[in-house]
Amino acid sequence: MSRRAVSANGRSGHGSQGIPEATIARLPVYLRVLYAFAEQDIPTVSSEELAAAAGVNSAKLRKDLSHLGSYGTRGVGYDVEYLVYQVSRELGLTQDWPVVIVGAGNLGRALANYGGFASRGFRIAAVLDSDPEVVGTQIAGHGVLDVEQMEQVVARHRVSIGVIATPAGTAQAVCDRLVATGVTSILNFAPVVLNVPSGVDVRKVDLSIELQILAFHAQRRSVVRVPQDAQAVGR
Amino acid sequence: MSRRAVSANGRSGHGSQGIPEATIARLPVYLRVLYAFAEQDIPTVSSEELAAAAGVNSAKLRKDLSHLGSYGTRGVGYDVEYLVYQVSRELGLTQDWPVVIVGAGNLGRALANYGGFASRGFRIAAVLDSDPEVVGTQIAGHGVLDVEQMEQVVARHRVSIGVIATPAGTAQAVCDRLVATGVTSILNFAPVVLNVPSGVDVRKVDLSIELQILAFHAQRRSVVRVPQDAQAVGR
DNA sequence: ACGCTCTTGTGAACGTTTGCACAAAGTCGG
DNA sequence: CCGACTTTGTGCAAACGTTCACAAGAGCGT
Ligand SMILES: NC(=O)c1ccc[n+]([C@@H]2O[C@H](COP(=O)([O-])OP(=O)(O)OC[C@H]3O[C@@H](n4cnc5c(N)ncnc54)[C@H](O)[C@@H]3O)[C@@H](O)[C@H]2O)c1
Ligand SMILES: NC(=O)c1ccc[n+]([C@@H]2O[C@H](COP(=O)([O-])OP(=O)(O)OC[C@H]3O[C@@H](n4cnc5c(N)ncnc54)[C@H](O)[C@@H]3O)[C@@H](O)[C@H]2O)c1
Repeated sequence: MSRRAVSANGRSGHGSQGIPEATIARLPVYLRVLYAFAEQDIPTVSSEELAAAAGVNSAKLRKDLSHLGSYGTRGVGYDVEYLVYQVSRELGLTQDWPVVIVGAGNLGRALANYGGFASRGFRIAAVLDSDPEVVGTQIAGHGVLDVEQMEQVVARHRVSIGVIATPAGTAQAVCDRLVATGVTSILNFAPVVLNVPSGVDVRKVDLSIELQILAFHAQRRSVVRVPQDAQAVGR
Repeated sequence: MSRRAVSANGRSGHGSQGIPEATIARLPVYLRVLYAFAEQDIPTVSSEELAAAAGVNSAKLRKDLSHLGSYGTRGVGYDVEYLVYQVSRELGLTQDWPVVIVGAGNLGRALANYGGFASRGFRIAAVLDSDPEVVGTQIAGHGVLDVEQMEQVVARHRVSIGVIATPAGTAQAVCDRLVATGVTSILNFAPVVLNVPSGVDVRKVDLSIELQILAFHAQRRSVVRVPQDAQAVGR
């Protein structure tokens, strides 16, 4: 991404333009940890404490937060409540994001039942399926609608985020249809590489890939043969 | 990406050492695409074709594969079957990986029912839960065992991979116990940062984080794209 | 055998991310 | 108001990752 543009920013206004992708991916973790501190009525945290709770290096955390602006107080730390607000705002969580889930199988049902889903501004607008046996059943307080109603649901609720939890074989078709109806952010659980036009954002969650990565490291460990716990390289 | 607590620089003479983490994360994708080619009885693929199917740049793909060795033929491409074998071997998929799933709730059941699970060398050794109501029920051909039997199950099946699908509150305790029984690879679905000793590899899958990243980009798009509406971005 | 075509494998340039180290900026007790 | 102390914010260098671009190698037709 091109940062480095003339920083003719009208002062501290770090626009949401130049935040590194790696930082974005960590902000939700910080946010979660911040909520935990807030629940314990802790008013301020240092970068060291926050970083420890989030499992990252404190310099990295400070640099990450510095991209949002200068919200800390030297000698003191960060105000938890204020930082929660700033991070939320940066991530776009101060608004409501209606989500449509396509595929009400094992995974789709688990997702719909997932409490943490609705907790942070994400609201299930509808759960869709194509199976007549499934359509009409009740899941987590939502009646499963026919996938044929996708266009209406997306339009009526102004859905911009779609979750694909259908079998791999139909995922691309579902994706195309979501895109055609105006959905521009897609979270894909099916084990396929989705093809989308530019301007559409796809993220994938893939259990199988994660397991394979774990297997690689597990194998390496066993092959390399650690005689005793000599290699203390831990991050 | 989650932490990798194993050797930051484990190259000490062994040939195929030092494969970049980013490459490892892509190998499973290549493998999946390769299987798709194999099923169509396509004997060879060029890096260009493979890369397109995997959704990456072809130079990147070639460099990734070059880390495993020189398995292509100039002017021709890669032999699909041979490459499947080489990638599988590199990932450690030529052996069987018994997996224990802890937590037989909505998500745990979906995972246990997931077909693609067993398909690539991963075998569910047991599904564990602590709820007496759940223990004893049948899920995907597995009787749910009491979590108290973790030690026996792990020992008997030589489990080295554990999947945590319990509520966030108990995830750390479950993790500690898994580690104590000798599990060194953990896939965590609970929305918490797990603390593990070095030598243990943790990866996390976090729906909520993925949604928040999507929300960030969606917000950016909508802010950037609407010229007439309020530009309340830079305060 | 030769030249043509195709495609790999990789050196080098470029971009991104990380972590250190420290000045700057704040708090606090006296 | 000062000096001791704490902690942020960031310049910088190194590590890591991506992409370009092309020489070298392989197959094929003649
Ligand atoms: N279950 C898991 O833990 C898990 C893990 C990783 C990945 N996945 C992937 O997630 C996807 C769903 O898994 P699952 O276990 O829920 O499968 P499932 O078969 O239980 O459910 C799939 C559902 O999608 C519906 N469907 C099929 N085609 C459709 C279409 N065109 N439009 C709308 N709905 C349609 C089916 O009727 C069914 O209800 C699969 O691609 C699977 O590989 C699942
Ligand atoms: N369901 C989803 O789609 C989803 C998505 C993302 C993350 N998650 C996370 O995955 C986890 C599980 O979600 P879920 O929807 O399946 O929850 P759930 O409440 O349906 O299931 C949790 C299960 O864990 C069992 N359990 C609790 N403590 C245990 C212990 N100490 N040992 C063994 N088992 C124990 C419970 O008895 C229950 O059966 C949660 O942390 C959730 O935040 C779920």
